[in-house]
Amino acid sequence: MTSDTTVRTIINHAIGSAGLNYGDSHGEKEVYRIGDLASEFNVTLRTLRFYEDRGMISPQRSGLTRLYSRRDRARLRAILIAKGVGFSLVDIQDLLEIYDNNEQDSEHFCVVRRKCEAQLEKLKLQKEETERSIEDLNTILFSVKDFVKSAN
Amino acid sequence: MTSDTTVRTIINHAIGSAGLNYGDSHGEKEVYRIGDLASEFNVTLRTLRFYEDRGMISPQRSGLTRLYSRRDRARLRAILIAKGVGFSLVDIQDLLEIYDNNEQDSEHFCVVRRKCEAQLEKLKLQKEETERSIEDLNTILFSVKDFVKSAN
DNA sequence: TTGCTCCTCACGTCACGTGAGGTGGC
DNA sequence: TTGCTCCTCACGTCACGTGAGGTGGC
Repeated sequence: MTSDTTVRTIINHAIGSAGLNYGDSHGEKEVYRIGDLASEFNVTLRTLRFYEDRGMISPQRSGLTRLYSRRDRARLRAILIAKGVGFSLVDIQDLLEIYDNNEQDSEHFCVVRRKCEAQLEKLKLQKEETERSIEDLNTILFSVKDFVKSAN
Repeated sequence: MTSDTTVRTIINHAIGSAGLNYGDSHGEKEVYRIGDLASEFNVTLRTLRFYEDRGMISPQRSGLTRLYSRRDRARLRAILIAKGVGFSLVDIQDLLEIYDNNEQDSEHFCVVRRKCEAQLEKLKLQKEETERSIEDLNTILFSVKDFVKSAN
């Protein structure tokens, strides 16, 4: 079992369980142009070029035109899933590095696990903050409404 | 009833009802230095200078040193409350403009009301997105844990 | 020739953070 | 003289958005 399939297994498991819908109809195509991936994953061309600038995806070139492989596409999917749960691009680069260096030992899995747990805590805090903001804004809204009523 | 006390009434009502704790022990001081307000409201000096650059607060000067009045302080409080419920600084500037121009008619209150309602919808969406992210990340975390277990 | 898709700079956005280098009054 | 607090630039951050100006193949 190569490291590639290992990570792929986890990602697919995660995708399947979470019901994340990043087009999994793999089969036909072997090579994609930037516009293909952009429309498939609903991101802009600028985003894909930006990730390339940061060294997160490195498509081949035909002249100046970028050509993305299936692996590039899988990589993009992984990036977008991670982004979707709130990881920063720096975090994602760290995760990709573990992937790239074939560091699939339990020590590195713990790193991944801890990163996930830390991110989960962040999200929970964020949710609480949003809930408080909703309450506060509702209170303010009632004040405004009351005021308008009593003014009429 | 001046427009000033009108807005002040609403803000105080909102502050009181929401239990927002932006120090309301007004009384003693008449003039504040930048460091006073920064520590009282727990923001940086940079933040206060930034708001000034944007024309949101305009303290007087004694030489180069900024001197904030009670009204500046009340204004800062209002800004931070609005920021706390997620309004952008552009939105807040719009709200302050209504305040500054004494536009306290029901038409402008409707503008404020609509802005609040729109922001409330944003917050609710944001909460839902965060909840989804939490679910997704939990699923991924379980996958990672399962994998580590089955690898041992 | 016209469209479409691709390309490379490079500045703009948002709300400040973070120095660098300097001043004023106790 | 030393500390403390204040000051003004001005570049950096984050994840791209948004043109400007140009190319390549049907």
